[in-house]
Amino acid sequence: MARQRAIYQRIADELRADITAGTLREDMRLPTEAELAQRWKTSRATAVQGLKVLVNEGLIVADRPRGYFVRKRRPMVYRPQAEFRIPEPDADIFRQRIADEQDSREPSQKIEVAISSPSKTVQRRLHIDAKTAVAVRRRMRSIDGDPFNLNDSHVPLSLVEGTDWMSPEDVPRGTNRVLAELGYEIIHSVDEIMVRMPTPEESSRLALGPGTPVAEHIVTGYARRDGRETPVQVTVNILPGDRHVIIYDRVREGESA
Amino acid sequence: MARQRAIYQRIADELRADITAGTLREDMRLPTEAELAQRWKTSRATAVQGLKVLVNEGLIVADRPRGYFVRKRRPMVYRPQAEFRIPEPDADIFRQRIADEQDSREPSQKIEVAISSPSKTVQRRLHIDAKTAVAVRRRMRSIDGDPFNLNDSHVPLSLVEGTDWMSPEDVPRGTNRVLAELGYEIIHSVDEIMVRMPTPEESSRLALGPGTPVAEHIVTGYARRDGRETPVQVTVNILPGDRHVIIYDRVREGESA
DNA sequence: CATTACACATTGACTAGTCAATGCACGGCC
DNA sequence: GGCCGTGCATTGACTAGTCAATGTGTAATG
Repeated sequence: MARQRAIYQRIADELRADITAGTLREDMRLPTEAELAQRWKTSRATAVQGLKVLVNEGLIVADRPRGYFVRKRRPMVYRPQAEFRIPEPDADIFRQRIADEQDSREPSQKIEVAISSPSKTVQRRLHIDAKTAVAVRRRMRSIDGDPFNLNDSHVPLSLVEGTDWMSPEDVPRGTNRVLAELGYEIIHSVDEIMVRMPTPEESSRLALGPGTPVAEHIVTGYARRDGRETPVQVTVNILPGDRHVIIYDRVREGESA
Repeated sequence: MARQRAIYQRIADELRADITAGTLREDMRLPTEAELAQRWKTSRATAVQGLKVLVNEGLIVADRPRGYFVRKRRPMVYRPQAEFRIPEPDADIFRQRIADEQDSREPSQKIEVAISSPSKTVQRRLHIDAKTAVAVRRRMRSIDGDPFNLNDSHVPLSLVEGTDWMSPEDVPRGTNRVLAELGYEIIHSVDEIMVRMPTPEESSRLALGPGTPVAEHIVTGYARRDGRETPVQVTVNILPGDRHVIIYDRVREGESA
């Protein structure tokens, strides 16, 4: 016979079942630690251990000292491909959101531009070494004050020095348009998506609860120079798992997709 | 002045810094709970709490009773688009892997075919209700005995009843080819990618350590019937975050991408 | 009536232990 | 030399508490 399942596991199992079955619905309050301890005839520490399991699964949050609550998940649509379709890439996600849902919440973004030495990630993708300076355009996009993604674009400094690309303001025609005007039109992109737990820095910048994974979406943009495809821009997006669905459209015709 | 950071947080911070700085490398052993407790002049429970933080971040694993070890992350390439390019979609990921790395480890898959009532997820995407039976083709793909993804395809039963699609064996020419032969060639797909923590069932089926998020990759395939695009197949892939990078290629030409 | 002060319930951090399960190294035995 | 048993270090589960921080509702106060 299989070994007895631990008490804290059984507590977690029962509560999880209640959540998936709908007995416990979004935003509803869970029993307190003390109540659970009593009901299962165990110590508070064990009840806490059970609750922590669900916290780490991203199913509940502790709102101290009000209690534990079932977490709500309202993902918004994120379409990497949109930037190839609509003139103003930057505005797109917001439009998407506003189109999808009627609620006209306040979108906002904070832009920061810096010059720095490229990280390993950027070096490899731009085919440059650590000594080649890059311009970095960091954006944090929020809705109603709630941050919902981080977006850092990296371009070799020599390509964009002194241009609008480096303006720490919104560029209405889009930074990709700026690159195109400079002779670096992005004609091909490679998207990489990795899934992991956030670093503490990401966690605090995005105000993530524990148990919230992120998708790291890296877009390498290639332009044609001297008849060859050359990488010109690497954009790293950090998307909280509880706030996004990433969508791609693929068609068979044309061998692309 | 900001409130004092908790001891367990500081323990986690220090160890995390050692890992990202490379002082603690992959597969290296961490100090024991007792050592940490002593070094920080605290109780074992607090040291454990600090280690748990890193476990839940997916940075370390506890291998009882040998100790805690820095986790290794060896993602393999996953290309959803490949199935539109190479005749045998099923074989592709394996080929990819074998091409990328020389190590010829043993790929294998377990296939199961069932008839069932569609889940909400499938209903919505196939435009059917719970009363319409679907054929489900479940695959678990492994390398060297290590499971690395789950892949469940759903098709309305009426389309594939009695065909090769329902054979619980590998279909060398690919199940999408079978669909095409039946007059349901998939000409358009929509990919959705969601990021979340695994359910306990996924966790055990894929042998996931704690702190490992998954990507849920849902592909809805559309075929042309009577001049209209109709959804014919929904495939749900569960990809462990520590074992995958999802890659998409996008080109500007042809308005697709 | 409105505003403030306070008690309370609840989670967060922590202490100081106990007992169980289990790889692993080492010593003894054939 | 090879096999086996045993002890040990280490993590897993758990007990039974303490003190601190903090929203919330209630009671006291002007």
